[in-house]
Amino acid sequence: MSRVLNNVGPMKDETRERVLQAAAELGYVPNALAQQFARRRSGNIGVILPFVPKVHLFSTYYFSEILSGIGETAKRCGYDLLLIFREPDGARDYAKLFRTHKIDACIVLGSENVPEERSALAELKAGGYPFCLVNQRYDDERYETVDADHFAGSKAAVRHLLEQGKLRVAFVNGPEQYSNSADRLEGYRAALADAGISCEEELVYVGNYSRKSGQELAEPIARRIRGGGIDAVFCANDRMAFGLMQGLRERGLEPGEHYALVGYDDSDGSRIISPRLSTVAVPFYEMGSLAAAKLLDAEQRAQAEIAVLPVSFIRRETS
Amino acid sequence: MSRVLNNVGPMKDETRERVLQAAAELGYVPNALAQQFARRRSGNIGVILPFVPKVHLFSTYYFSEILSGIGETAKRCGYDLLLIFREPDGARDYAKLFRTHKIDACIVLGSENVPEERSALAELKAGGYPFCLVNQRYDDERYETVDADHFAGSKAAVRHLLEQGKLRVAFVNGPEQYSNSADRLEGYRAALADAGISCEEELVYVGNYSRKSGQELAEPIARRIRGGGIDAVFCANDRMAFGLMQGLRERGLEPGEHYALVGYDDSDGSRIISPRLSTVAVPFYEMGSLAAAKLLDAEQRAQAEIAVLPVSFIRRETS
DNA sequence: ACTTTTTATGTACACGCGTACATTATGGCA
DNA sequence: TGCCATAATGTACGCGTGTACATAAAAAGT
Repeated sequence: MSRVLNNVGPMKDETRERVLQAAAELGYVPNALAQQFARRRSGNIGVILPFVPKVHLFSTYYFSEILSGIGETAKRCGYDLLLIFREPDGARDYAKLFRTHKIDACIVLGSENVPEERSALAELKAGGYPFCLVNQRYDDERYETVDADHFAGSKAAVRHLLEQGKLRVAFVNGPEQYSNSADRLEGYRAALADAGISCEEELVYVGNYSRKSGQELAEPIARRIRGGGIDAVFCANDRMAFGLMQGLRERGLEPGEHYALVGYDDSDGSRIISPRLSTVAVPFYEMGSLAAAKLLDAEQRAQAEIAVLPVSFIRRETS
Repeated sequence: MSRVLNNVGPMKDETRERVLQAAAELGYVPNALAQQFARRRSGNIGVILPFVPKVHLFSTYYFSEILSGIGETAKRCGYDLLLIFREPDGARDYAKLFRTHKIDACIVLGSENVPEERSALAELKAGGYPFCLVNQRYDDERYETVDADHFAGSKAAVRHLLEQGKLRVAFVNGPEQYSNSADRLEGYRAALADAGISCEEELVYVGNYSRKSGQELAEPIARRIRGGGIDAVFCANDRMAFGLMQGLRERGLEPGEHYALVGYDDSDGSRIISPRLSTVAVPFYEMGSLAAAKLLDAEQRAQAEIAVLPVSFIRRETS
């Protein structure tokens, strides 16, 4: 029985047929629990998500896309998805998931460079457990990672603004515990450097990727726009751009008119807002899909540790 | 060992301590696979999602919220979340998930009234497997369900429009295979009836809950607005409202000025768009949480089969 | 002190599959 | 026909828990 289903060892076609037919008649389905136990593999791939009850700290768009990508590949490889919400109180015993054999591999979303997280990941690596980070790098540790080229994306966005004659480009970045924040800052600086413009630190603002944090920066930025110190803003994600746009609008400043604006993520909102937001498209679906493939797909596993997928600037109406 | 951890049977405190300490020293962690096998329970609750690769047929907001709600309650009850993407080719053998013991209970999201789905759910019920629908009712079958009061929500939205003096209210509904579409249509009709206005069938349009479908209705609706046949539109979700708003804007018609507009879902977008969209807030998080509680929580299980949660109209700038 | 009840611990087996190994059929070849 | 190699099938055991039952220790009652 086990042999026919798993096609192990030689056997007569006729025997296989007979067994299969008998199984069908009896309505036999293998007990996944027993299989997992006997194989000592759960067949589950864990996806670790930030715990955000009723609060959209991260773009839901972001996670839906990545999850879909992971799900598609996992299904193709015969794995199921086990969703794991990170504990709110900072307990991040990812390794325990492996020690209890709940998962065979895991993908960490929304990883951030803080001590608890670093030690949790180090423990995974030390245990030899297969895992993959998405959209976060730790430069001092070589973890399996799928990232996007946020340096190039930011550089392209800022270069575009400069090409529009906007030479006073402000930058609203996200928190530094995310490597992609640092990447974007570098991209911003590189674009300025290429244009022979010195990067002024007072033009770099920091939010927390939430809409609210963008809105809260409207006051100081509005002042600078009016004073001629800023003629364009590049936001590290769309949500902050939305908040900023709203805050500036309340102060009588319109994007595309009084200032140029570029966001990041190509989220749903960037298309429905008006004027439509220029932004940078990130292949979240593909990133999720690749992360899963790296863990599950034998062919992919030989690839380089850190995959960096290309992004693309999308010009719309705010720039 | 098993007894101390599961606290079964009487035992001396000192013995418990000794065992626990020994376990700690040896770094023992129970093998979840063996536990599941021995208990013949997976400890997983399945969440069935529509398969939407790279296409946002449903609002991602909707699913993120529900998932978070389910996750919170599942964790509280000691269950894990197994994500199951519905097969694209119409194969919906939900019962197999139970027969293989992959899941102990399941929550069906995005269920739709089509034959394959009906038979899949009937099989679940026949097998006595615990499951819960969210946001979809089948009136001829009494399935465990968590729904929202879309009748009341729609009625409130339309009544609001009527109170604004908008007496020619068009309705852009979703596909009829969703019970909440029917609910909203009834709410729309009831509001009109209460105001003594007859419901004209040509004012009822049908989209598919996508932004595109809303946009595609802009042409006929624009004509009627110009002709005075429509002075307000109620859309069955925000996404269609966004599309419609965009389509009408391209035709020179502004919400809040040439026509009033109300959406549904209170999605993120409704707050970032301008003018900000009047809409109906649905407690998605609570719905997910309740659905999980109904399946997992012993106390909740005695509740009525169909829970209907309240919604609330939110007036913003488009009405 | 002895029995009876209660409490605590020891022990063995079942759960349902995968798989290594033993056994038996089959076919090729001299 | 006999012999060996190979293909096919039969068989038994292990995986690591939970748990029913047996046994031993402690407590309570006479």
